[in-house]
Amino acid sequence: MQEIELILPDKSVRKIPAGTTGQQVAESISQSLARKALAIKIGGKILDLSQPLTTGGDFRIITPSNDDPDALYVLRHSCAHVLAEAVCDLYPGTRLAYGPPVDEGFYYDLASPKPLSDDDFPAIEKRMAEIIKEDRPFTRCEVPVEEAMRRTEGDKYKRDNAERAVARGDKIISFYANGEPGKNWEDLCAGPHVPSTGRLKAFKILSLAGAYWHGDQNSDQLTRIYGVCFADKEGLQKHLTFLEEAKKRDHRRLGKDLDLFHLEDHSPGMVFWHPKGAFLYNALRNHVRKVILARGYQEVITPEIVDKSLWIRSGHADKYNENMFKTMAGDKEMAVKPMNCPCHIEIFNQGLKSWRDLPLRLAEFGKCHRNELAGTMHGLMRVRGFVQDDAHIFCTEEQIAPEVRDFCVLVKDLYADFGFQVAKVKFSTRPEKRIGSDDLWDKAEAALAEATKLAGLDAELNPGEGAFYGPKLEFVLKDCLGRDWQCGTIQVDFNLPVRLGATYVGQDNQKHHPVMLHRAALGSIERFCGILIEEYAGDFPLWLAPTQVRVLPISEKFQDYALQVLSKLIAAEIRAEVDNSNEKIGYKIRQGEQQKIPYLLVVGEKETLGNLVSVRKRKEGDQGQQSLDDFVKVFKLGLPN
RNA sequence: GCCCAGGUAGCUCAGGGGUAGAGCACUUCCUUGGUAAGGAAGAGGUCUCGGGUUCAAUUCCCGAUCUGGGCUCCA
Repeated sequence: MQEIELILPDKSVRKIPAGTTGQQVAESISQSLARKALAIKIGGKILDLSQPLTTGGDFRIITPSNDDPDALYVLRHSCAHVLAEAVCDLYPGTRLAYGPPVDEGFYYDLASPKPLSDDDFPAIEKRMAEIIKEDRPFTRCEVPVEEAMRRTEGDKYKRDNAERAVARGDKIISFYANGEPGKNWEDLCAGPHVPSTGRLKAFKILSLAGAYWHGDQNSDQLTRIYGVCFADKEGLQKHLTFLEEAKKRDHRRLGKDLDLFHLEDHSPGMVFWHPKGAFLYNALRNHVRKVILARGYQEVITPEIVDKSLWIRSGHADKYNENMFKTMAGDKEMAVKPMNCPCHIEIFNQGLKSWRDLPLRLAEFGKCHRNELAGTMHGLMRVRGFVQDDAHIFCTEEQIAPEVRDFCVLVKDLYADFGFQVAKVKFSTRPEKRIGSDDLWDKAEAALAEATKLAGLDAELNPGEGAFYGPKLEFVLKDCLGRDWQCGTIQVDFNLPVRLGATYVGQDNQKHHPVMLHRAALGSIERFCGILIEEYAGDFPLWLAPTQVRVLPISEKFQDYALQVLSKLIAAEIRAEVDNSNEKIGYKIRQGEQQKIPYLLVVGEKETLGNLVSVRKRKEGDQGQQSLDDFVKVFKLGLPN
């Protein structure tokens, strides 16, 4: 009999006859391991315990663990099947589409005859618990293509899934039954699964959403049920607690609590910044301004409302029309700019440019408006009116790579100033809806790829997601729930300079079109503020805190002294205020802490007599009494250089 | 734009076909205090908007709008 070699996690090698199942291997190691085992992983592929092993390789037995992504993967996938059976039981006529595990849990896309709502969750969870209690085996059943076609006859989604499997070249199609095939509920599915429903120890249905069949908005709208599943109750509870905690960091929550900004019905997707939020907003702008001016950028300011003819020439009227706000000036059609690039080209086009002028870096904190679809807005993260820390670098082809590299360094440095690391970099290539010839796109993509390499970045390929005028690099940051948001970006564009007639005189005394690099480091100030608020949970570093110091008089008798302290702090360029409410000191401390103010200075009789302040530093507590001058010195040490 | 759920006091939310509720916040008074909520009183609402059903609608129905979770789209 043919033998295969399993390399166990401790690197020891175990020889077994081909056809042995994972379950048998587990039993041969130890009974307790066999009882715990959920699945096995061989050669990087997860298999059911009951599947016969046919090839050797790195081998391990997957047991329940909240720290093992493979364990969670099989548990969640299996839990999705239990969910699907429960829904099919409760709402006969339900048709199923996909039910995969995802990073934080699982979902199932389905079409039920009755619209589902959150009110249905208890019933669904109850039915799931019953199925789990019955501890039915997940039974794999492999059938030839013809049989799979017969079984999925008339089932639009499953038939389509089966056909896709065949198109991929699958000769055998697998089904999984929650119990006995032909008797219990079953689903077309590649697996793998845990041995039985009873192995699911901790799950919860979280939410309901709509999703398009195959992500195509012209296709069927399905109902997506999201759930989570963990190895045990503690894991589930920890996750639910995490979600609760995330809510407290939510920038929309903190925007209200810390009085930073608000959004209102009159202007959906456009932000009303309150004084403290406006401070933060300007702090970001000022910091970026300082950094880019030191790196060879020049700042410009351009109009927000521009005649339609420019947008026709730039291609926006054709490719970006539905996203533009339109307005009239008399009988002239105008549009509110959705991007700054055409305006910057207009500046470039003033006067003759020589090759000696390149690279020319024009920067603008440019306010853009985009009429985004109603359902896409999200707090500060996705708005209709926003300011980009934008710039356009006009350069030669040879200058692309060094300019991209310099920009990548700038992004890295700038994010580090805010205490962030670049989470992810994506390389997005030509979209379907685009301008320019394929030759130019080939050139642009190759140039960006080379520059990415030069910058030493590990970029993930994101095909078809580029801008309509060029490929781009995207710098992605995460919000409190781990959702991705594109912040910085740089895009190589051979198209717009040609369309808008930008030229420079080369060393050969001929006119040439420059290459244009579109780039934004923070992306939009709005979105970056949102990320910043969540990252710090409103507990901003000293240099970004809208209020840095609050002075708390013990009683109204010491208000005059508090005001003296205030004016000295303001003179020292410290952002300070006085709490002169008629409350006890305990209450004022509480308020100051809740507003996350870095320093609270308590002043009462003792301080008044000694010309002192009692310092309380956020998160570190009481720092004792100090002279005001000493406090200012310590305070200044807390600011970045 | 699509699916589901919401919109009640400044905030967080309860309620329900017949004069609108709580806690916090706010104002005034008492209190003048020493490091995370002192006490009392008061004020505050066209129950998102528009239609419909009804003797009567904040409540039920329809539509609009905004918000939330997703999908699609994007900085």
